Amino acid sequence: MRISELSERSGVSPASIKYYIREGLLPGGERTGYNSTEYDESHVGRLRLIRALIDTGGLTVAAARKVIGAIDDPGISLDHVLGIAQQAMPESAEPPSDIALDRVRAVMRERGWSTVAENPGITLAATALDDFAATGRTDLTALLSRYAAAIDLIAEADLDFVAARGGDRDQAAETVVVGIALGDVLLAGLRRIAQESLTHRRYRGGVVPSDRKEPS
Amino acid sequence: MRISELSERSGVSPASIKYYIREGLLPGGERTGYNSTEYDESHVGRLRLIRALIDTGGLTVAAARKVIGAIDDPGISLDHVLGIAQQAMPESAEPPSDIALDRVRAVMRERGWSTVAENPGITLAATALDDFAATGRTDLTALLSRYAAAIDLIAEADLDFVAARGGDRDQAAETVVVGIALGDVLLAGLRRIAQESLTHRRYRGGVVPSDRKEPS
DNA sequence: CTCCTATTGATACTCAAACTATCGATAGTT
DNA sequence: AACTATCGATAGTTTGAGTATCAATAGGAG
Repeated sequence: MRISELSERSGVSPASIKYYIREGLLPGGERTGYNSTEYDESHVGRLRLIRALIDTGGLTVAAARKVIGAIDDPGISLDHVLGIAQQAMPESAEPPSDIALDRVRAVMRERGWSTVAENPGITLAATALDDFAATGRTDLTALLSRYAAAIDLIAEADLDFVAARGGDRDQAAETVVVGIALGDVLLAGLRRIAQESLTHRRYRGGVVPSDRKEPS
Repeated sequence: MRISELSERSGVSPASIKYYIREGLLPGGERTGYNSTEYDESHVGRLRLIRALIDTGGLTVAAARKVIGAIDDPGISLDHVLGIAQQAMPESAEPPSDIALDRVRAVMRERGWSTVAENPGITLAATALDDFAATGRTDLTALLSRYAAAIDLIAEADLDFVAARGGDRDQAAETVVVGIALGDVLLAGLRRIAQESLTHRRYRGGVVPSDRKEPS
């Protein structure tokens, strides 16, 4: 198919398709002449992946290029794909404090988790703890433990999901990448729902009155 | 204190402080003359909150203004603050498909969750499901159920956390806001840790060999 | 065979977000 | 009296993510 058809099928403008090819997110089509190039189904699928990562997953184009590169490189093993995908997710600039790091390590011990030292989740979690602390909140220990317990269930579900889909390495790699990026979003969405629902259940008509003001 | 001291105490440049005041994220200090304005502790705390929301929570300046406005408006009840904070989080442009929405509603029924129709988590979760589907993954039902079960635990922990801190409305409102934004990040971090840890445990030396390629 | 439309890669332009720098006026400090 | 810091206003910068324009040209409609 030509670029105009690819554009229609994927919902991405021709100009953006060219841009993604320039940036190395999308492989170019097969040139069949000076002014004609053939694209196929794989390009449609890849474009959908790109948009999911960028639009919903919140990745930058540069980050998306990285993880897509990892999917495509057959020399990178599945758990390295996991690592690369994890590292590509939005990260913090400032390194976290040692206190926060210790707290994260404590909860890891509590749950029997062990990772390589540079797991980006560790700094990410520690940075969040620092920010909680900087805005005056303390006593996070209980919260952190309960979060970790719930996350254990989630990670088990994640692994089962990847395992269940089996398929070849490329498919599995894509599932890992999509699962990390979109899983975060899915979980955030469910958390909003549950928070509102449980709030209503707990405080129905009670502690929190005032239903006159509209939330904009 | 003057702006230079506020800058040092908070780690935010004077120019950025002025910018935040212009944008309505930070209340201006008390003017004490043509070229002197007094800032106090509350400005330091507010700046820390702003940086946490923007840098770690990933909010835009506009979104941060919204939630901070909700904290400051005493006419807005606590659970409306929750709603506003939820709505300020990064959202998707395209509305999700009805199929995805039905799936989300099904899991809500399963868990006994109920919310107002416009809960932003619903569209967020449904959008993520659509993207999963668009990139070829199906059979999400099992994953979704397990996620929801774990999220129930998390949301319970969230509410306990807010309740435990008690304090006045303003404090509680700030806790709600910080908790939503930073909680997502904290959970994402823990998930990365658990994913890596469980992957190693499951596939130790097995399914996934190849440790020659470095993840850059 | 000839005009028309689509396509190509390259380059340049646009747009928004989030700062950052400059400026003239001025006021307290030495 | 000179110096330095501050004020608000306005203008400029930087980065990310596309869009738009362009000359060359090839394949199809008539």
